[in-house]
Amino acid sequence: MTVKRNTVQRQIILDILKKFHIHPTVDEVYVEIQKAHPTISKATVYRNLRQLAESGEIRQVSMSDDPERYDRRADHHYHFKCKICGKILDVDIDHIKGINEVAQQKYGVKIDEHDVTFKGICPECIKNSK
Amino acid sequence: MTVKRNTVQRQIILDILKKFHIHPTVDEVYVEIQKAHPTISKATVYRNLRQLAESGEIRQVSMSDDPERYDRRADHHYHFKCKICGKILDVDIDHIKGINEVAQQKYGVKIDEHDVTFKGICPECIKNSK
DNA sequence: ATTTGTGCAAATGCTTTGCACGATA
DNA sequence: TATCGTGCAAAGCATTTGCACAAAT
Repeated sequence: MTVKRNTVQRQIILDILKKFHIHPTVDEVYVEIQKAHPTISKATVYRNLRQLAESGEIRQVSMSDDPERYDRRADHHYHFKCKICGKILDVDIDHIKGINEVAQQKYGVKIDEHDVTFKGICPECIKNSK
Repeated sequence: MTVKRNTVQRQIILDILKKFHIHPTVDEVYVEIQKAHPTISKATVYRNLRQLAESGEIRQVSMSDDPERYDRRADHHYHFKCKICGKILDVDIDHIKGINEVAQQKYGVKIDEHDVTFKGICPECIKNSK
């Protein structure tokens, strides 16, 4: 992947992802794309989503025991995962300051970033359980 | 899995895991077990590690794009993942206080816990790159 | 004209599962 | 003796890859 070419497929995939309000799996993006563009293959969806994430246009959000998911937002933010339905929500709260430096000093590692993942139950699942 | 039975295999698997200073994958545990107990199958290692994690005796630590790993520690703590070698280290710093409540209030979710994952370069990889 | 990206199908890697048998309570 | 756990091999999923062709520079 020396030079990036602008293919119609990449633009379509990016457009579809931008329409998602949730953080879809590759398959969810693929299914949505199929509706309007049935010739685009799943391998192409995989390849382009990964490449868009590598170039920083979007983000990959992977949670344990889950297929990879993508986030149309490019900025760094925290996430919440519902233990019941598996849904992932954005958590926009202030980033914790100074914590990278604390860990860096204590362990002699070089830290570039930290992620925070909250786990619990989402509003809908709370409602459904009542 | 109505009642848990104490099998020799489960005890052996737990003993081996306790000897690891890193956070091994299932396969790493399996390979180590093979040396002394070549009849224990990988499926049994999978089943028992999962069950031990469910019962709270150990912890599963999964990182994106990585096979599942297990942690002999049962207490909740943060982790660091090296971007180069993939190794996972424990990060024992004070847990961030109040952050669960902030997110809970803002999003109407019920939060049980949060995980923090640092990403960067470990001491050995820093050394090797020089 | 080159060279990269695509579509397809096959391959890969990790994890789970069905089943008959052995082990545990 | 009634179940549960094990070992084995096969199945299941998510993801990647090889290849010939199409598309982009």
